[in-house]
Amino acid sequence: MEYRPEIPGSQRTLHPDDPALHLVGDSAAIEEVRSLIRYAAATTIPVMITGPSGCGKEVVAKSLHRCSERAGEKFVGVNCGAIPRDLLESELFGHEKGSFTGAIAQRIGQFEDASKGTLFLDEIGDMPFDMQVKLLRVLEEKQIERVGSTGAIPIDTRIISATHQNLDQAITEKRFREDLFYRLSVFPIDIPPLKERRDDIAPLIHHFIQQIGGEAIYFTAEAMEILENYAWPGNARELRNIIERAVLLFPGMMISASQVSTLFRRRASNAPTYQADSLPSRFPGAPEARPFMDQSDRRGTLGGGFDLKKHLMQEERKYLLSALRMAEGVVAEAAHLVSLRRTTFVEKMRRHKIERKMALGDPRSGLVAGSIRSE
Amino acid sequence: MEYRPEIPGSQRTLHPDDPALHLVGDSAAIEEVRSLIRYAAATTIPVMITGPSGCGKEVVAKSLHRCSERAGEKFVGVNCGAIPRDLLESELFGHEKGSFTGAIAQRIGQFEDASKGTLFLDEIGDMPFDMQVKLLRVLEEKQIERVGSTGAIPIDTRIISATHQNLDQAITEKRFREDLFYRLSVFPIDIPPLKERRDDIAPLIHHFIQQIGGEAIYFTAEAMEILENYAWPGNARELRNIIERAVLLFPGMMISASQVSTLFRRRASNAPTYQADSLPSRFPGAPEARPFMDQSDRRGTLGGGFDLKKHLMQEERKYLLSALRMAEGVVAEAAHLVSLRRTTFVEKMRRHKIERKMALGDPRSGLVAGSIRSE
DNA sequence: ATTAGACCGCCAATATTTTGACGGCCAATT
DNA sequence: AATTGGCCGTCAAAATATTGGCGGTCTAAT
Repeated sequence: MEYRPEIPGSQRTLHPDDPALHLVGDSAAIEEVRSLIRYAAATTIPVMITGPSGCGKEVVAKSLHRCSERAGEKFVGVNCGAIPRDLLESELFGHEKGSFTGAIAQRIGQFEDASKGTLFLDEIGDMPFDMQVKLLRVLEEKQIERVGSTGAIPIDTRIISATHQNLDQAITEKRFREDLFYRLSVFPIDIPPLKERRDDIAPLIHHFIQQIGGEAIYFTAEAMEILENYAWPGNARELRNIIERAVLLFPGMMISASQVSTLFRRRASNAPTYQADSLPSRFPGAPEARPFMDQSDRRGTLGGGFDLKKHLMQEERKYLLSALRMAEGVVAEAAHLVSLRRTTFVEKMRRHKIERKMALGDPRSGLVAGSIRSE
Repeated sequence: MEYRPEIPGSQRTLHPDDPALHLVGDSAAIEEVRSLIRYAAATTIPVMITGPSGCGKEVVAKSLHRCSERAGEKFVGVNCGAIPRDLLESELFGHEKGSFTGAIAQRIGQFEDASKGTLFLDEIGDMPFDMQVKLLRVLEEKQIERVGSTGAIPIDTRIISATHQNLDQAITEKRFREDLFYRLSVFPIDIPPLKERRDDIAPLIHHFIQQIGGEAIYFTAEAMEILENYAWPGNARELRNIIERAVLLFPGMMISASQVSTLFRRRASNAPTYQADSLPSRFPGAPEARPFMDQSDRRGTLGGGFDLKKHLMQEERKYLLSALRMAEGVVAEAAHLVSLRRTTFVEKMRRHKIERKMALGDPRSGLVAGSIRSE
């Protein structure tokens, strides 16, 4: 059994250690994105990534970068929407010392910084109209001028841009230059919103749990169902937030459906969850009626939908049943298995309405775990 | 955001709906097997699958069949080791009516049955030596003769064989014909034992849980660790058995490390787990000493390693902490969240040595789950 | 500075759970 | 047929948990 054949031509060509594969998810959409990334990575044509907020456009951009020949070079990201309009030019192209108030020293722009590498222009749709012109010229001339400088510097930067806006519309509304659009969007990659690729949700959750670290968390089937069917208006970013929250709140725990819903609910910061009935505690009518209990103690099942006592009961029940099954119906042994005294076990059985026969599923069932005979 | 580009040449060539991909696992070994399957599936050369018992040789064979052009045709499996020696010939080649005692009617052999399709000869290493000769002739002549018949029937059957034996050794010991071996093993596929591809264990577990159906089960990280580090002498088959057992014993539950170990332990069918000390209950020395309690009640932590009470306490503790964190340290609200009265909650906190401040991890933490602003 | 509301901890009364001990049943042995 | 060993179910007493109330602290508004 030691001969491992060498089959010619069956080399590992299908799964090179391809960074595009590091994208999380198996949905058709993600597979498509992977294909597109592989394709685009072999070139240096400008790529535009579109998709709603938080769906991971930057992740895709980075993946593309790492798939490309420039993987060893820098990947520089600029959020065109986040940078104040008057700083953007200097941010992108740099400036010479003293070129404007506050320009204390010379500064290298991101274009230059990313030379030989990849420049990621995020939220390109938010770029001011006049900057669009300058950007276009840079792209066409393949060289930049620092602000306040006269000399041009040739650049060799791969451009990936991204936006969550509908640029078609922006163009119609004259907020975005059509010529720039065509320059940037030679190779478009669209990422559908998370809700259109439900298959990715489970893998993403798994990924985020790993990534966040700390004690792992688990979701029941129903909990997963909720997560998979939520609309995720904030896409992967929102999902990550929820998972972060879950890891924080329920470390090492199995998270149930009802708990998932509390993950979505924001704690009503001050005003407690009380129903609108707490006011007339000393109201004329029926003054002594209610026994005036501590207002903070309010009973009833009106909890966060979660009932600890009930949960513990269920948990106990499950274990009693399991133990009984393991012991094949022998109460004394079942009790022993869960470190209870027999009588206690019996009591609990009565309370839970568990009968011995409930454990005796199939007396046959030749489940002999350890004994493996030759095939 | 509606433009989904059509990129020429980026067609889905990488992931055809390839049945080889249905093999479970991502280990290098399984990937290798997948490659070999794809390669072999394009041909009709004889494939021999080797690997230890229970590692899924038949699964691989079926996958290969379904990858091949014969996917639409029959896949017939014969366990050469399981069929009594004198029936094997008739089983494989069929017989004519009355050709031997008991041959009441004519019977089509598996070779014929699998014509145009694939014949899977499992445990070929156990085939009687004289049958090996007959098999070899059939393979060379590409035609069979039913037992008791004179006419030959041409066949077009793809042969996949498998064995867990070391055929090299069998050949040395003259138990297996070398010429037949070379005939069958033109394209060998070896499947390493499960313990050498730990990476596959988790996917396999997942797969089996799905396949078995019923309420899902979950494993804690430590439980998974045990499962992943067990030696699995029975390979995938044993793993499946254990998972079946687990699904039966712990439906819908999170399975802990200690419970996993009980999965491996076989219930000592009759002789109960007791220590060897139950006999001298009325022994001369110290006759009244021990309070003579119900023998079946034996206390102490000597359970199956699992302590239900402790477990429930831990469970409670986890939820108390979670609730307190959710309520950002406000006990009354935390109590409310788990449907307990505040005072009860406080009591429990005291018992569990939980303090309010333990919940106040970081008062900052702008975890605003729902609010997703534009990127 | 006072007041009101939201919370907290502690306590005695009440409710539930766990324990130990018994007596009975059943099947295998003597 | 009687005995033994292994189990089962029930009961009263002891151990624990939960409840309702109260008095007090702290903060924010009056």
